[in-house]
Amino acid sequence: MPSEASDKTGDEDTSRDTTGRTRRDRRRVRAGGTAASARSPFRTIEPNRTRLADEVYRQVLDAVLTGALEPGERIVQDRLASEINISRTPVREALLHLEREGVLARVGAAGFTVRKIGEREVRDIYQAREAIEGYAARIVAERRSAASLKRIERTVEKEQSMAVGGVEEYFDANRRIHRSIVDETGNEYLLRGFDALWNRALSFRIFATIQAVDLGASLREHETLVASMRDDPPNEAAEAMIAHIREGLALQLRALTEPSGAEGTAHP
Amino acid sequence: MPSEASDKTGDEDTSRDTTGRTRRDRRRVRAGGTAASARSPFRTIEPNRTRLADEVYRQVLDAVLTGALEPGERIVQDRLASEINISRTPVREALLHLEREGVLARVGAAGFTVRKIGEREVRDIYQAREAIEGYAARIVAERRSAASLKRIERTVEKEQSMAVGGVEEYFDANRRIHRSIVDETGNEYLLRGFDALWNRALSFRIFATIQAVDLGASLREHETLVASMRDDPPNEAAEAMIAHIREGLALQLRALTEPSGAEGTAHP
DNA sequence: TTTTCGTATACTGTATTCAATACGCGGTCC
DNA sequence: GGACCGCGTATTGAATACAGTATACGAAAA
Repeated sequence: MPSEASDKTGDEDTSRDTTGRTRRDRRRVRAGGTAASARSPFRTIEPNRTRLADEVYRQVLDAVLTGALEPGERIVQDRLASEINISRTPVREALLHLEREGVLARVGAAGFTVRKIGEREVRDIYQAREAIEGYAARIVAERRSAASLKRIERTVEKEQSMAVGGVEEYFDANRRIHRSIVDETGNEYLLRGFDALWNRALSFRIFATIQAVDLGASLREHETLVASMRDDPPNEAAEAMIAHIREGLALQLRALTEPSGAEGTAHP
Repeated sequence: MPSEASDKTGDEDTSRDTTGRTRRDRRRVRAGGTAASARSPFRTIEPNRTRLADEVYRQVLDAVLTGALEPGERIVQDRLASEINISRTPVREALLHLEREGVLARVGAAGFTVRKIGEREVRDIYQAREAIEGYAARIVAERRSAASLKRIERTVEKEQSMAVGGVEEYFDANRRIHRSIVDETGNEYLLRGFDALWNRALSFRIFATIQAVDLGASLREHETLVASMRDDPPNEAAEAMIAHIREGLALQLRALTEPSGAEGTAHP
């Protein structure tokens, strides 16, 4: 059973969904009662209760992910607030949220900045990914649910076909594939950890630095992963996932230490 | 190298520390310059810049952990604010923070409540713990650093001697022992995940339900864990940790499903 | 007596205002 | 000409004020 939130960032959605569901349930009990279960000609109108702070959060995170905001760049609450024509309060809330997630850093009186990332942090993030995604692979392999494997397979296929574009598209596809595996565990906490890691990792847009990767080979590797989860003992599936992630790390580090492309760490 | 934050909750400290360090660095560059690196007879005075919101966060979390706030209990921003004699703004920020961490839940117009927890969530949390702490054990075992193992051993000893009190003391000791293992990986992200899980888990104070546990046996098991990390192959160390956590889960579930004691889920 | 409608109330979310603090810049003194 | 001091400015944190919405409660009608 995959989670309902299949968006790119996928974090804010879950919390919003929880709230919505709770409210809807209560209303149904109150208004519908026992009789009018499916007879009403009206559709329940979703309260358009979008918190401004969530919107800001999404916008800033997107900006960081796409690179519109580069690492080291300053973010001033007041300026941002007037730019999107709202008050500072929700802006402030969103920025604090992002700071807690490690995307931004508070720098004293100078406001916030997009956090830079070093080799040490890249290593740590990948290691944490090994822990979470490796165990996720093990869980899926233990269950050996045909439905789960089918869903993952479909995701791999779909993303495989869509990821013919640039490197960024490839990375989004990669993320969705890996996320689908964690998602199939049905464990909300693993998924939350996954999202936190990836949000943080991609905030330093490492796409551009990886040019030499053979996309086809990487995609075949995902198929191998799925096969391992289906056929091999759980331990081996976990190890396969870990090895797969380690290769990704090696790639990243190579791009990080020897900035071959013109766009390296990108903070001039 | 253990993290500097060895407090009970250990989460807020890191973020606060980050801010402090950044600011201190900048000041040193400005005031000290190149010459007065270690020559000054004065110590850098830590600006007592405690954000009110952090203080509230700590207080509320503590209240939840100790059980002063029971699951399901309502928390109203305005009331809490006037209770501790500050404005609603920092209170609000703290509550939102706690909501994002899964400790509280927003319930529409009725304010916040302490989130209840069900069997499903308990299982998920323990499973996520297996992922993180299992891999942490593996990492430590791979390194086989004498210093690391020594530090963990000392923690086990210390907590062992201090945990002669009630069940709550035992649980705090347990947490510190497990945290020290994750801490020894030196991986900030694993540690953050650990803290998030434990904050969430303990917010439903499960202490009271576990009465029949043999504290001595559990402590001996920790010693076994350390021995495994020192002597066994990394995989086995990880498996030992996972098995250890699973036993804890079984204990919890038994206490959860058959409320033997008078204090069961505790929301009358 | 029960159901339904209306209003009062109790919340939160957002805006606005106030206070404190750190940084930079220019003036001044040697 | 250079260093140091003081003040203005920029920026955040906290407080207060405002608006909107959902819940609860009571009154009226069937």
